Amino acid sequence: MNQLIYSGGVQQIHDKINNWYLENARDLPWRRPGATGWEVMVSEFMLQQTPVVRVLPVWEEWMRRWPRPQDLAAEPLSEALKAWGRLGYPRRAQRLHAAAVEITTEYNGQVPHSEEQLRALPGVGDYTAAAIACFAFHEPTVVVDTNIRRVHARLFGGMALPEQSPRASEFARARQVQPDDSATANLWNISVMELGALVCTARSPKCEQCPVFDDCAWIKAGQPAPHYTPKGQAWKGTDRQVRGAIMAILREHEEPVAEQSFLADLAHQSHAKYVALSMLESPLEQRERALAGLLNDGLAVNESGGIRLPS
DNA sequence: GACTCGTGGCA
DNA sequence: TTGCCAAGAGT
Repeated sequence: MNQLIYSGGVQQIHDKINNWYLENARDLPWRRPGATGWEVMVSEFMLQQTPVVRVLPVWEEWMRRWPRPQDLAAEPLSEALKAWGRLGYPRRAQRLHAAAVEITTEYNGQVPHSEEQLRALPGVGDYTAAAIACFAFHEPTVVVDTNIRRVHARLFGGMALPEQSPRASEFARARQVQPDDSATANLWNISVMELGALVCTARSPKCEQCPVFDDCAWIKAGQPAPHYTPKGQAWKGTDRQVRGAIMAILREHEEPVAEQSFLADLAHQSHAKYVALSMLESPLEQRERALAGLLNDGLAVNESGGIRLPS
């Protein structure tokens, strides 16, 4: 990597990847020139751990209903959770709603431009703060997401995959390979991310389409295999599965659902994607634990009439 | 640092 | 069919 940087080869890599982006980027609504900070922010929340194709229709609906932060802030949390639908990780909707309230009260309805102020909002971590500042407000931040980490690991590091958890050295490297010019750095962030999403993918990278094939340290090293095997995300029989089933029921009911019939409904719901809860070892115990978790997280409330979404 | 937290498509 | 994985954040 250092050899590339000091020899000036990095600038050619900037040009190759940025030009590739200008020719091959997807046309996404939150990337259009006039996109507002709020439009970018909502897209970033929805895109956390979620593919673009599933985000698109939900994002369109959210922007139609709530074109400004104060529009969402004026709604009860239950509306945000219902409109979130089956995107997954509903706590993102909860935090996005909370962030909209904070933007309304603390920033007069304007999404802050600075990375530091963005970072302080609920649900906004290092990545999302850098991404909003870069994509919406053209700040030359250092954006590091899973795509960028993978491209850097291969192109500069000669590795098949990045480390399992981000290291400080990765952020240092990302900063080092960043173009000096502000506008070029801005384009570089989205270009590397898009390259990782479309070409330098995790499983079967399309190296024959890659604009920096000739520069890639991983290719030069003979495409060595990963030095670890990622451990899969368990799903069947987990609390997460049951939490998802509970939220699916609550989204469909305006009135509180009595805990008794609620648990029965949960056991018999026919949604094809859920494994029959009778298969679980301790179904009742697990349902109760999952429900307790949701109540504790503020994603559901228990009132006299039963369980419902929080208002 | 290791875990938890949803969902659906695809190799 | 089943496991991997997708623009992470919070604890």
